Amino acid sequence: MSVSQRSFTAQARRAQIVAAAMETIAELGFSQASFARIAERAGLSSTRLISYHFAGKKELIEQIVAEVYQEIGAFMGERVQAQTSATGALHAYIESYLEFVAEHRVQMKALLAIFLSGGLDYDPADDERQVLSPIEAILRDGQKAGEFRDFDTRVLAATVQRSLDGIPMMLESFPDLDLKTCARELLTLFDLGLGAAR
Amino acid sequence: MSVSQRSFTAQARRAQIVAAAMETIAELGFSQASFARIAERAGLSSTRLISYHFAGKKELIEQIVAEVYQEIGAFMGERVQAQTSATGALHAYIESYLEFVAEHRVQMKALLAIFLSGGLDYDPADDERQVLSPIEAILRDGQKAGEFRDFDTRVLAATVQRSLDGIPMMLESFPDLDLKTCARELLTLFDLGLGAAR
Amino acid sequence: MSVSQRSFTAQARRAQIVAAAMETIAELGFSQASFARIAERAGLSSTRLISYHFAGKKELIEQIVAEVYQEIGAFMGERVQAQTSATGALHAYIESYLEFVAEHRVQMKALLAIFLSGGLDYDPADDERQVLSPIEAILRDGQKAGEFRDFDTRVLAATVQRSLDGIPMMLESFPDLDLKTCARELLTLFDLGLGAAR
Amino acid sequence: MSVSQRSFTAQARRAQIVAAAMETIAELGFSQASFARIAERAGLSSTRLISYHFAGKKELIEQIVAEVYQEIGAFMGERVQAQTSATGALHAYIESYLEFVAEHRVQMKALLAIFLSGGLDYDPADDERQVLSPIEAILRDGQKAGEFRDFDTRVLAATVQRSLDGIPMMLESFPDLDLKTCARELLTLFDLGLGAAR
DNA sequence: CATGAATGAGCGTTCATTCAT
DNA sequence: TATGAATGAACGCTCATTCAT
Repeated sequence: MSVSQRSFTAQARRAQIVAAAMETIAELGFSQASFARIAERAGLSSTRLISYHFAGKKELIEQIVAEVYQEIGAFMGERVQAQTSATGALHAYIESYLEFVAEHRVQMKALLAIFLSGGLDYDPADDERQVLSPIEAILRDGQKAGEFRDFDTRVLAATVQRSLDGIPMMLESFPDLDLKTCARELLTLFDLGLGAAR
Repeated sequence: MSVSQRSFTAQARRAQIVAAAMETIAELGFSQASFARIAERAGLSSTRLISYHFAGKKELIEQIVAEVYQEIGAFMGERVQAQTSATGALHAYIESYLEFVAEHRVQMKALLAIFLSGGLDYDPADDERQVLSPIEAILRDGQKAGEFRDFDTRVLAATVQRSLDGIPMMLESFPDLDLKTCARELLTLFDLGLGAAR
Repeated sequence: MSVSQRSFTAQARRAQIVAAAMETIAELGFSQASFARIAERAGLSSTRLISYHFAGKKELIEQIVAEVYQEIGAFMGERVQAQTSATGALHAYIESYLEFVAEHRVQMKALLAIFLSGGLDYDPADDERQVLSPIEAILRDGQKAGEFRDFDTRVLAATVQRSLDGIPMMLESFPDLDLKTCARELLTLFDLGLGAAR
Repeated sequence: MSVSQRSFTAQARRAQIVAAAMETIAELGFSQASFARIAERAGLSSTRLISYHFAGKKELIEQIVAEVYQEIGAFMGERVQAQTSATGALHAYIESYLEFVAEHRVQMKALLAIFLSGGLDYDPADDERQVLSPIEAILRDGQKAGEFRDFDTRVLAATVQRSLDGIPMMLESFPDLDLKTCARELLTLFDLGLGAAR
């Protein structure tokens, strides 16, 4: 698929609309993010422009999801793959995720709202399996290398991911919370909890 | 307003509507849970009966939340308070939560959908602070008693809770997953990760 | 199915809306007969009232068709069944159809517009088979009784029906046309064209 | 405006668009035949090309009608004018019409859909008067020549035409129907029904 | 305690068309 | 000759809620 299927201006407009949609969803919630409100935030003359550039609301939402996924995947992938040990990879995973989240609050909030709105016909379970697999791979590698003890990699992969997913919400509940503290505590927890017995 | 303000039949109607609303939200998602669909499921002739018994949609939703909270609080409180050690309390907390979740799928799914719909004007952070406080108390007690090592109780209370929150979702992603396995893995993780150094 | 499923007032409203819809379609054409224009003609405060009383536009249209069918069926059936000969039945069929059409211009125009709008998902062929069958029965009876010559009953049933269907349109093209003349000419044509050779 | 006002390429584009519009109307119905769908079928990148080549939707539709009329007129005219008797002309009229219809299903279907859509502001009565006049002329000639009995030429011209118009629809209702049978039955009917008494 | 009727606001979407190259 | 971008209007429909008994 060629990247230049769409003209430059069209791509710019789409990006502008996607950004406005993200902000609207993050700020007002999924159910309040109508085309009208998105258009207003984007400074468009009418909602018609959204319909013009996207096949429907579904496509717009999917584009938001795809964009965030692509960003976070690139950011974390780079950092995780630079590691040589499973322990290092797990640390990099946790730290890079937290770093990304800290710097992309709006995107993460929008993503969360979309996932849990039930508005998509996509299968969240499928998504979960996909998201979990990289951590599970790290954990399995660590077990093979003798870095981690024996445990159910699936359950603990989910536990690691949930611990991270919860951070954005916690940051809102306790705004004075320090991200570095979070990172340190999580690393220690999993070092102790997953590490090979000494 | 005292409970006896409402007649018996009125209370029964309210309970019926709340139950139908829960099922609808759990099955179709929050955004699809209109009065029309709730009334249909409850077998009511018109949505008017919902408006009659509840001040508005907000009150209906709040009633759902309150009911689930009351149930889960009673169930877990009984089991946690029977414990004498912090470690025992944490185990009881985790195990009783998982047990409740397993037996109240619909309620938990509805609750989750409500929390993340953004449709409520209530503060999820406030809720988080409230939910977390019992675990935080357990953790603090354990540190005082020398059962747990030193750590940020707030961050780890959240981590424990998130690990549990994630279980229902994981059960849907991996239907063959065993709840007992989950419980065992989580207990081991937190025993190792939070326990006092030996 | 009980007739009192719907309240009296609701039935009256539905009838009022159906009538307004018929007039609108007859006057402006199917494509121009929006809920807005129908509501305006019916003197309703908003289109919402139409949506309230009908499940959708489809149901409204189907109701129009059903009502006209029921009326015309009752009117013609009574007259045709009173006949004892096939020739008499054919005459009654033609004359009663023309009489009905003359007195129900709006309904017939609306019906025609609906059928040919393509807006219905129903099968016009199916409808044709259904409409044609009573004439075909008359023709077959006439052949058996020796009143009619031998011919393909299907083709000629269609020809009879088409001759009649065309009358409303012709009345619009030539407003000075006399219905009695039409009836006389058609009766003669089919008497000569279908009658047993002498 | 002379035909050579438009360049060759422009004429080709117009023809392509007209063809696509015909097919779209025939297949999806008049109401579904939007510029968007016509452009899609024609393989055009945007509806803009239609607006560019036609002053508006009205002109496009009129062009379709004009084209079909011209085709059918040429085809039938040639065959009818080759006849020397009124009876022969009537036979040629019926037979050539049926032949044309059989070979131009799409065009006839589109034409029918257009006429009965009500979307045109043109007067279908006017059209009727125009279409009927050649048959009426044949019938009048036949009366003068003593080939036909005395009858109202207007009413019977319409009857003949309706009998023919109905054939395409009947072919869809009864796909196993033979066109030759139709032709034979209609010729016999009108020979017997219109012929001079013996 | 219950209900049928009605309502205004808003939804996402589609329409033919125009602007500016 | 062609095209991408943009547009206001209208569409059918759903929403939670209120009125009047």
